[in-house]
Order: sequence, then C-alpha cells, then structure tokens
Amino acid sequence: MITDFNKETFIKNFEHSCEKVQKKHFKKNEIITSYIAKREQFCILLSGSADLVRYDFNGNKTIVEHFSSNDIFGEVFYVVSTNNELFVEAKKNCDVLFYTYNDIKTQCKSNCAFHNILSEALPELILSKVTDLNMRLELLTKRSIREKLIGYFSLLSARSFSKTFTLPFSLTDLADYLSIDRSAMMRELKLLKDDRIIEKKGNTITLISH
Amino acid sequence: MITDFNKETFIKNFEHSCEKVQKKHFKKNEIITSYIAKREQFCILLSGSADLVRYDFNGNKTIVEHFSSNDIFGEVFYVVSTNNELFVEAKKNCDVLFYTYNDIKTQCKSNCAFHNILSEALPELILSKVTDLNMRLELLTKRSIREKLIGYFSLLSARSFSKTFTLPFSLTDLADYLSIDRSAMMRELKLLKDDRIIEKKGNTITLISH
DNA sequence: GTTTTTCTGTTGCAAAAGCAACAAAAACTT
DNA sequence: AAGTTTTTGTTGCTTTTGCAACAGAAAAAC
Repeated sequence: MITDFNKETFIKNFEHSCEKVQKKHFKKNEIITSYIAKREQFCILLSGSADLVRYDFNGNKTIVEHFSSNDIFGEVFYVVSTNNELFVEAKKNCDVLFYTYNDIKTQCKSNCAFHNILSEALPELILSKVTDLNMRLELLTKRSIREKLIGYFSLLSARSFSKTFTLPFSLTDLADYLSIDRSAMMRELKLLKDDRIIEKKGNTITLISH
Repeated sequence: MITDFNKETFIKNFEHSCEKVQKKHFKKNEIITSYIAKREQFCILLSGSADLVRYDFNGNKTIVEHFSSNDIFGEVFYVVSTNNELFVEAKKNCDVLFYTYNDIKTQCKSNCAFHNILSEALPELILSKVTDLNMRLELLTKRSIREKLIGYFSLLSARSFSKTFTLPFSLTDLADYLSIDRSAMMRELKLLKDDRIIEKKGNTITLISH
C-alpha cells in the first residue's frame, strides 16, 4: 500500500482538536446514518461495529460493507445511482465521529492539525477504500458458493496470519455479505467439512492445507 | 458528484506539458499493462477501448472493468491481494498515457501545470472510480441473471438519457462482465423479450416501460 | 471476395442454488 | 432463572443456472 499514514494514531491524537467534529453514541440496532447524495458526510467509527446494508424490493438484504474500529464511511465514498436507500446500522454499541466533506476540503477557520492531516491523507484513505471494494468485487465474481466461501476464508486467514480465524459476523450475515442463500451456504459449509477443506467450531474456521 | 474538474478538457490541454509522461500506442488484443503491486502505475486511455480482465484457475474470465476514452486505470486503483494476475487488454487500437503515482504526488521538478492540476484532482478522480466500483458491486449482489441484466440495462439507459441504448461490448463479454454463463444469459434475454420487458436488435436494447 | 475466426442463438441434460419450513442451540432480556 | 428472540443446522422439493455441443450469422483477416 502507498500509505505511510497511520489511521489509529491519527484518530487518537487529533480527535478533539477541531470544534467542527461531532461525536455521537449509538446503541445496537440503531441507524447511524443513511446514504443520501449531497449530504457529503464523512464518518469514522471509533468503537463498536456496524454494517452498511441495502434492502432490494424483494426484501433481500445485502451487507455492502462491514465496519469495525477506525473504519471510515459515508456517502462520499458511495455516490449513489440507486433507488434503494443504504443504511449504516450499529451491530454493537458504537461511537462515531461526523464531519462533512467540505469541511475537509476547504479546511476549518482555525486551520487545525486535524483538518490539515486529514485533507492530506484523504487520497490514501479513499484508495484503501478502493482496495476493499476490489476485494469484495473479486469475491462476488466467483461463480459458486464454494468458491466464494473459500475466497473469503482465505482472505480472513491472510489478514489474521493464521489458518484459524473467527468470522467478524454471524453466519446469517455472512450469507448476506456474499449475496447467497443462507441454507444453501450452510449445506456447502457442511460439504467443505466433509471434504476436509475446512474445520468449523461455531464461527471459528480453520483452513486445512493439503 | 463532488467534482468540478473536467477530465476531457484537462487531458487535451495538458497532455504534452510534462516530459515525464509517456504516450504509447497499442493494437487490438495487445496487453497494455498488468497489475502488479508496487508498480504504482497510473494510466489514461486517450482513445480506443480496453478491458481489465482476470482469469481464475478454472479458466473463467471476468471483465473487472471496461474502459473507454478518458478513463483512468492502473494498479494504484487496485491494490492486489489476489493470486490471479490482472491484465488490461486492448479491445480496439488504443492510445495510452503512462505515469507513476509518485510522480503525481511529489510533483515533477519543472513544477508543470499538468502535475499541479492532476495532483489536485486526484481525490476526485479516485472518488469517481469508487462510484464505478459501487455500481458494479450493486449489479453483482443481485441474486438472479434477470435482475443483473435489468440492473445493467437500467444503468445504461440512465447514462444515455434514453430507453434505447447500445451495449458497450459484445454479449459474450457482457456475460463475463456480469459473472454469469453466456448461454444462460442468452436464455434469460429471450425470456425478457417474451415477457415484453425489453426489445433487442443485435446489441441495441430498448427497455419497455409499463 | 473468399476463408477463417468470433459471436449469436438454441437446446437437452446435469448440477447448483434457492425456497420453505422446522427443531435445536445459543444469545439476549427482564 | 425463565421466557423471548435470534442464530444455527437440516432437509425435501423446485427453480435457476451452468455445461456442452452445435449451427448459422456476422465480422475480421487475408
């Protein structure tokens, strides 16, 4: 990656350095924000976890993105062409920082450190979002449930530097994330176990190498 | 969109204003570049059309992105986590400008107009890429071939401000773009015609409103 | 202008995935 | 600690999708 910018350090140090920033708390299942073009909202999740979700007219839910601590989100990153509204739902209790995109571009009057650094880091932040999107895209272009599962598990395995890892959400949500039917996914998980490609204890998966 | 930056005008005016920029010509079916992390390549397609493609180990081809005049691409926008290499293939004869990402960030010595404007416009350029990716994601999360087709056709219809439009590539390529089997797609296209949801003459489609 | 290649259109059959429904387990509530 | 809700696991059946194969049309190459 091109970035030498450290999100965690930055957020901790500068979180309170600008008066334009708003910090809000959300309880589980509350809606943090919805994506509407022109709101130009830019958010950082300080703690908790949240999902960006969309419901189509058939009632199918899609988890577009899953956020955990220090992830950034906002409609700035998702200029919408769609009819279906997008929501960010708190999965656990969350603390969230809110800005608007214009604040970032035009700096604030006080010319604070927060805005200076953030505006400089913005291209990298957005690029890291592009990377995530591309990984997601790669999963979704896979042709079978089996390939999607293995692809996603490989990703989690690589990220955690371990053959064993825990899913960041429930199996029900995993199906919505991979855009597949839950029961069909459960069936495939069983086949993957039978074929000794994975081991599974609850939401903890181990990829078996051959 | 946030951008008041006009790609076309910019490219035409400043294309020759920096000596670091390289312009190359490619014939149909030639490989323009491959995506390898750390190359930090940044390209602008001046003329022609090209596809970003990936082949998985089963031989399935995926058209990850389709580029036409003035589109930008490069591995900067696709930081790879994958085993499968990605190629940009010329579909027609192409003219392409090449830079590296660092050149853009750090400016060139001569401090030319090209680099000044490009580095300033970079966040917008990247954001427009994010928008494209999100639209693609929305198509791929659709659960059936029919929904994918209708979704894609609606998009093309909106873009061309018309119920009638021509596909930017062949039906064979469309299947690879939507990650579906070609013959199954052809069958569904026929059903869409039978149900009077679309009309189709070759690669020209009309969405019928009800 | 003829040959070669690619693309379109179609079909029967096989495999995969979705749907619906339910019971058991686990996780939250109060 | 009991009751409620959510999640997991499973299955029979139906629908959708993929695969393979081929013929005709169109486009590209020579």
